[in-house]
Amino acid sequence: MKERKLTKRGTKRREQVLEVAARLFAEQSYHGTTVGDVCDALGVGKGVFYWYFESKEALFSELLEGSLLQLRRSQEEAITLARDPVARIEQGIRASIKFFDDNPEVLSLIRIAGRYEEFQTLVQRGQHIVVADTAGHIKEGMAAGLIRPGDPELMGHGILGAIFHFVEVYMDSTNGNDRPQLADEAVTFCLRGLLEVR
Amino acid sequence: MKERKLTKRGTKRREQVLEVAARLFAEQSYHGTTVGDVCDALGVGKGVFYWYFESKEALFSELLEGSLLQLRRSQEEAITLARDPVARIEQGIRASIKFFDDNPEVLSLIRIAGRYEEFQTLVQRGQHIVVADTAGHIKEGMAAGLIRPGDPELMGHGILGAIFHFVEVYMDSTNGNDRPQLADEAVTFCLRGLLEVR
Amino acid sequence: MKERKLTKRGTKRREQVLEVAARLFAEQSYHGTTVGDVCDALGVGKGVFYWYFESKEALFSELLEGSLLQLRRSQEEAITLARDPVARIEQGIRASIKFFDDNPEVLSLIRIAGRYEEFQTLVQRGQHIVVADTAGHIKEGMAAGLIRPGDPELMGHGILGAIFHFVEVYMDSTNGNDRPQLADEAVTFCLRGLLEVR
Amino acid sequence: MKERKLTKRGTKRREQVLEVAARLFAEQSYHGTTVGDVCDALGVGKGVFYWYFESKEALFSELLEGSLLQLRRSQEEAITLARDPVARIEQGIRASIKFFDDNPEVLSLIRIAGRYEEFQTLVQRGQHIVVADTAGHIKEGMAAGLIRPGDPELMGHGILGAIFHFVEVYMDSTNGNDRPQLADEAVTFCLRGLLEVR
DNA sequence: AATGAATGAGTATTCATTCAT
DNA sequence: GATGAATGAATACTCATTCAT
Repeated sequence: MKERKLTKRGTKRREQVLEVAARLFAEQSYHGTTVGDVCDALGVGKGVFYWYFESKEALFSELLEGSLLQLRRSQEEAITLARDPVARIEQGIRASIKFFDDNPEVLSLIRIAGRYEEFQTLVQRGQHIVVADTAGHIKEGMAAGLIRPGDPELMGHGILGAIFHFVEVYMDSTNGNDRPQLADEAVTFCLRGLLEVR
Repeated sequence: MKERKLTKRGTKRREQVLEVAARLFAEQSYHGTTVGDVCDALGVGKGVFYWYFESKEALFSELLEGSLLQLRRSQEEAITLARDPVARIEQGIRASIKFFDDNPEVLSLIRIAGRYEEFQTLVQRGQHIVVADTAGHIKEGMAAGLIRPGDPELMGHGILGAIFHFVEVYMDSTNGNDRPQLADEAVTFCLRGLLEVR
Repeated sequence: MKERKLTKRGTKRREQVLEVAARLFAEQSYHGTTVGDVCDALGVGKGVFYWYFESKEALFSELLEGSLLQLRRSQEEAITLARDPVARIEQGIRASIKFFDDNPEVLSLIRIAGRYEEFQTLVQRGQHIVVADTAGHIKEGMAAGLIRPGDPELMGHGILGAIFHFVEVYMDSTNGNDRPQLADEAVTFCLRGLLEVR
Repeated sequence: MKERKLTKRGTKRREQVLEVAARLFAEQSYHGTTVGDVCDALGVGKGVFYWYFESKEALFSELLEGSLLQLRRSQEEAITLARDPVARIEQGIRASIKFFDDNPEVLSLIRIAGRYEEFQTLVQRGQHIVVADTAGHIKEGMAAGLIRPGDPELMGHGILGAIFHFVEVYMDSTNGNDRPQLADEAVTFCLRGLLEVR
């Protein structure tokens, strides 16, 4: 597809498509959402879709990349405030949970992407970045004697997995008002595990 | 579907179909695997599939339910040996990791199922059972002063999420020889978190 | 198919198949009834069907021909008693209605057959015989000055059509106790039409 | 199905599909005509069919309902001219025969529909309306002393059945030039029956 | 920019029939 | 005689994508 130069109106349209598509993908999964669904929801013909996007896959990729980027940004922002590596990890966890709470469709998008080979690379790359980040903090923490020895990468994955699962459960079951408690629990679980202080 | 009386040959065929389908689903996802693929892989006509299974969906469900049952069983087995609730949690974690290591396609199956509305109930039910189980041990641990106070359900989910993520990463990247280390790390992460002993 | 020499047991089986098939065809139409349905209803394997019948089509044809033959016979029987041609027509009508009342599935069979090219010849042949028969009586009646002039064939078809429709309506709506009235009405309609005696 | 806004071209296509389908159904029955047949006959892809119709069944229903409506209209038109109830019945009969003569595929459609459970309701409803109409005229005729006493509904069914049968026989066997005679015979049969004036 | 129309390969599923045991 | 297993062509329907206007 040739790069289109979009008018102001065109840019708006493009964003409408992204928005609607994100919602539908989150509600009905990737294969469950047809290009027709997206166009119908917008009340436009199918030509519109292919005017702005090369393919359904390209649209989804763009959506996913954008979401991951946003997530990453909100984590970075939260971290800058804390100097202590453990505090940075904590703030990262809290920021992630808040982000998923504010942008619930992103969670769906990531979950969906994880299932389709076409998008796994994208997700894995995103995960990798987050884990590497976290692992960095963990290493610092180890060096400072704050964090027990272990494989920092694996620990990073543990955090990521726990958060995802926490958030998923929490999004399904609650109506948004016990968010702080969830974040506290997540932080405690990741930092201190299950055991009573010894 | 009419319950079929299967001969020895029939029982064998049925199992072949299950086996091949499990492999293909794991390799190519649910929608990515066609009934035709399964039959071709077995070198039989399409009728064979529908002789033994009511539908593609029914086959997948059966596969999934069987897998979850097996997983559950291996956990239960492992647990009976340990009397202390914390030990039971540890053994459960180790058993799960070993199970996914021995039956890698089960992980794929579960992941796939999580994406399709048709199967989510099944997965959620399975998860629920595991989490409830774990939460029980956690409660006992709390009562015994071994485990810090908190919401046992949430903690259970944290464990499940961490394990899944560990396993997934580990299955993709390693070739099976650092399994023990992974289990150790998982156990430590879940029980003691990241922090240095305080 | 080679002509089979059937044992006593075999003959019985064959008749069971015919019987069950007739019922199912009447209930679910021709295409709506599968060979599998027939076998399942009998609790036998599919081989049985093809042991006794060359094909589904052949079975249906046999069923239909048998039914038409029976119908014809019951008409002939009824007629022998009446000498007057008008009385013969009347008895024929009454016999037909009684026959369909006693063998409701035959009506279905005929209706079904009428829709499928494969069987239309058979039905038409059957109809033709009945109409020709009736037309014969009508001609005699005309010669005797009992019946108004007209095309005997067309009149015969009128009778047949009216009866079929009467019976069909009657089979659907009533529970079998106003049969005599129906026959009376049919006879009157066919013989005297709608008009008041002039 | 989403209501489609059709352009002039689209409206035309839609009608082409209806037309071709009507012809093929009449020639090959419902199950005997595949969606592919219809599309091939038009020289278009299968998508076209599903662009304009929700399903094969929906198309057939639309065809049938339209046909029955037309039939009904032509009957009503014919009737308005005649004031005497017997004349109204006569005109109704003549109009029906003319209609089937002008639109032979309608007869096929009705016959076909009668065989498939999916469409029986539609046909029965149509029949019911016609019979009720006729029964109304019959009742008036009885009140006026023009028609002999009897069950008006049954008489109505007799007329309908006779006409259908007349028409069916006539469509198969003749080449269209003895139409008037057929109508005369039908009218006479229904009004005066077979017997000589007494 | 946008629309409705058209494409056509692909999917799950059915079923009459045949076959090995 | 009878069974369960196997075949495979056929069917309705879907949907990402392209095209004419």
